[in-house]
Amino acid sequence: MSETQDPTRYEPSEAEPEVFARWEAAGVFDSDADGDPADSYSIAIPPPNVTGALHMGHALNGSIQDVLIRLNRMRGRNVRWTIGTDHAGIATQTKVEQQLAAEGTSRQEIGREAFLERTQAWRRQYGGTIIGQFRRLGVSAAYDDERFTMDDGYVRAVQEVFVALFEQGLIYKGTRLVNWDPGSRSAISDLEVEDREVTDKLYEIAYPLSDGSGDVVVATVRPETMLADVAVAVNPQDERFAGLVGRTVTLPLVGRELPIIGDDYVKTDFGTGCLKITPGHDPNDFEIGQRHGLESLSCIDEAGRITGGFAADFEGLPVAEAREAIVAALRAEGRLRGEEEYTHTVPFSHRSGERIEPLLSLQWFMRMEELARPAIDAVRDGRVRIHPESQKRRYLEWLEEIRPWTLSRQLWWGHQIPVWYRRKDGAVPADPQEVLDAPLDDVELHCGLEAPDGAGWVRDPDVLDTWFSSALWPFATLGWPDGTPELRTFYPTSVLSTARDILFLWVARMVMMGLRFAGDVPFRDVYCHSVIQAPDGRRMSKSLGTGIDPLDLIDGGPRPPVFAKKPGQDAGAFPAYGADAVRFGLLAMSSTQDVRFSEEKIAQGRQLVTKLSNAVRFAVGRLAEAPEAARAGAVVPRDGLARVEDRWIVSRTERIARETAARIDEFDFAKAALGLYDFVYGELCDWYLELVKGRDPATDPDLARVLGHALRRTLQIAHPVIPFLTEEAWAWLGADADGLLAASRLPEPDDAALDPDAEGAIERVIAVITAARSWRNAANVPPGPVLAARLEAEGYDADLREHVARLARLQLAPADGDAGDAVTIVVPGGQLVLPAGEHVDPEADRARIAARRANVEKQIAGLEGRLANERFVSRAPAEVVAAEREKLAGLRDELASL
RNA sequence: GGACGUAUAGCUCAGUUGGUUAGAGCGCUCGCUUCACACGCGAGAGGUCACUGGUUCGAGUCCAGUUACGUCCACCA
Repeated sequence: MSETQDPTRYEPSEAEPEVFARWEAAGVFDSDADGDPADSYSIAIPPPNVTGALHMGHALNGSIQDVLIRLNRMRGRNVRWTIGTDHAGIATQTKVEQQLAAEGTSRQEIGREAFLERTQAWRRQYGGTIIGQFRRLGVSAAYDDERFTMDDGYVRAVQEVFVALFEQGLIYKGTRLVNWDPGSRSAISDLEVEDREVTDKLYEIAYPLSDGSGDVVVATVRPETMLADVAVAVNPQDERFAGLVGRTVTLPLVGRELPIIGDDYVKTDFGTGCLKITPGHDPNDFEIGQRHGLESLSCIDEAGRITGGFAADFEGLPVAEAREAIVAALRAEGRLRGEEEYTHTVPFSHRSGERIEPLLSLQWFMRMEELARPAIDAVRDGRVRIHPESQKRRYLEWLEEIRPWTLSRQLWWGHQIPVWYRRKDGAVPADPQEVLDAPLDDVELHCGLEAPDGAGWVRDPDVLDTWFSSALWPFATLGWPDGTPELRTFYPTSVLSTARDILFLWVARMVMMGLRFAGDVPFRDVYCHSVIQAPDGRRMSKSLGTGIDPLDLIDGGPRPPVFAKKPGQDAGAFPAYGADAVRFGLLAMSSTQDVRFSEEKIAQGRQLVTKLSNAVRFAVGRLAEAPEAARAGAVVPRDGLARVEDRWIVSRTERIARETAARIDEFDFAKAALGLYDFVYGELCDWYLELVKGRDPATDPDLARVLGHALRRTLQIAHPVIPFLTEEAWAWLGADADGLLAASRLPEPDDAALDPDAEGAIERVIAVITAARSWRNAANVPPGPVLAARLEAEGYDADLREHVARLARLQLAPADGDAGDAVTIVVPGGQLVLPAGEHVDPEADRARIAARRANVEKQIAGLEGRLANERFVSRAPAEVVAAEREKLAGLRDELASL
């Protein structure tokens, strides 16, 4: 039971880092930048945030990509896997600001330049964490050529793209209602917003008609925005309010006259049927305002405080306090007509978690339709293939209804927008902010790679949405806009693997930018992998106590609370499963569906690793006894191996190699991993190694050749999934005379290795041995004693009989026609007969026979019934009917022998 | 409010274009100092395939509906 203290066991935690160092020292991960593009296979890793630590999603995606990369490297492709990190504007800036706050200062205090230096320093110190973690996982990427989305070259690529899009008229500045995140004090894009359910109060407020003839009652959950109301709207179809349109109301607390307008947007069956219109703080109202030519007022500023000077009592109050104060004031004036609990969805910032405040502001936007069209076509016509199909549909639907992208972010850490402003009147204010604050009409604007000549130019302080630079990742990392050898050789990349949550945020934008600027799609295949949930089905998250650190699985560490048997109980610690086991487990769990994390699958991976290492140890022992010539000799299956089990394992190995590669090519990683497990356990170890234990390597040259061949081939095909153990075992086998396994070349498929006859023969042997063992168990006969028996069946030559005798522990005598008292067991081709003896009691076997007979009779009855059915015989395909007839005949034979 | 997905053994999941005795791993039971491996070896038990109806000679598989759960998209105050 002990997890340690076994000197013979392979210990991944000790071996793996050493193996990784071997790969790096040998330059296995290097690629040839001048290779033929037709031979290249490349992947650009989704760059993790510099602030990040490896989480389950990274570990899964890293494993997936590494499987693809390693398989194709061993196929002889010129492989490049670009790795690096993303500068992650908001996340990184937040970290550094927290650090500054802890020191009692702030970014405003130290200024932009110092802040950026500080952030770069932070990145140098902490930014490499996740890359190191990828190495521990075994990720075989181009570490010598690591990229960062704010490298000098990358900055140039971003600026170049921005300037081009600006000049093409796709990037523009405008005042729009944006998703203002009070947490990061920046606008964010629609895609960074998440809806959450919230219970608010729905208030009904009476706005008096200006002529004193009554009230119009509006319903709102945001009474504080009434200060910026510009109209009241009703549905023109609504009879209750016929005649109101065109009249005016007086805005309570403020006194402004508001027109009553008619707009179909207003639902007659919701609220009061009257809607207050606040274009400055509500996206719907903004659109209605546009339709009716209404002006947009703002009563909330970027800090989330009341502004605008509409009502002095509330000026400067934070939104939440203002709401209460305004409700109180309305109540005092008798204008509050109702309030009720109301549950609805409200936008929150994905990053800061704060409630989005829709605000009018001057931002940079990008028109998307013109870029979206080619990106739609590329997927429609299959230049980019998205797996699975369901994600392709989502991709297309999103692009077809694409909306403008809010590009600017009010941050300092990021790609600063390459735009400069200067006052048209030539004035050069002492404070550059005055230039920025001036109305757009009063300034001239320069967009370019360099600051313009002349005095008075002030650069736009905003930076670009991080996803703008990420969208260039596949080609900017290869040196674009320069026509580098890397770009020629490795673009387009082969595959992009990602979780589907960034299909729009990132994948679609890469396709658009790649087509526009790099002249081709950025990748041929997009694989959307599953999201791994906590064992209880919730999201994996640190704060929920459901997150698992992959490193804790690899080298041992605490289990998160969600693993506790009872709430509050200590969940104990993970054993050090090793990177191979974690990779295997994650791949085995993976799917295109969301899946729950299962520690058992990781344990299964560990078992495979241990099993395979023991199998190799066994083989090494056998090989050591073999003559030198046999050990060195490569197997050539077609030269006719004498032993059927040799031909069988050579054939089976060839098949599993093909199947595994095909499954990986189809992105079916779970089947690939589990198929390897089944092969190693169910064929290689359970049968081949057992079958050859009766042979003497010293006098049997085929044994060493085939054993060595089978294990080397197995190590090769398993290598993409469990690279560490396979590499280590490759060395045990002495195979590293030819170099490292990771750099070895997979043989081409070889039909001469396939041997259906041998496969059939060993199948029969397995069936007989299994039947004999099963009988022993059922009859309570101990496994040790060798029993006398006769194998009265077709299709078993001397070799096969020898295998049966040894592994089923039988003394096989020739069939002698003796029909004396005996136990008979049905096997393929006939029966196994055990004459009555010390352990064999035919009398006691009667019950088993009777049960079997009943079962067979039942099946026969069923089949007879079916075959007697005229409609079945006439309508079912001939081969199905024939198969049923054959089965019936077989069962009748069996019944007769019982 | 729309769209999509998932319900199969105690648990996590497979199940090809419908073909009749529904599989795996883990867990469970029984047996085993079998000379690579107890993270082992051998043998078992365990499922009316969520529910209802339909198509078909035949349905876990196809169709319709119901229920439960999940994900994404969406501007009802």
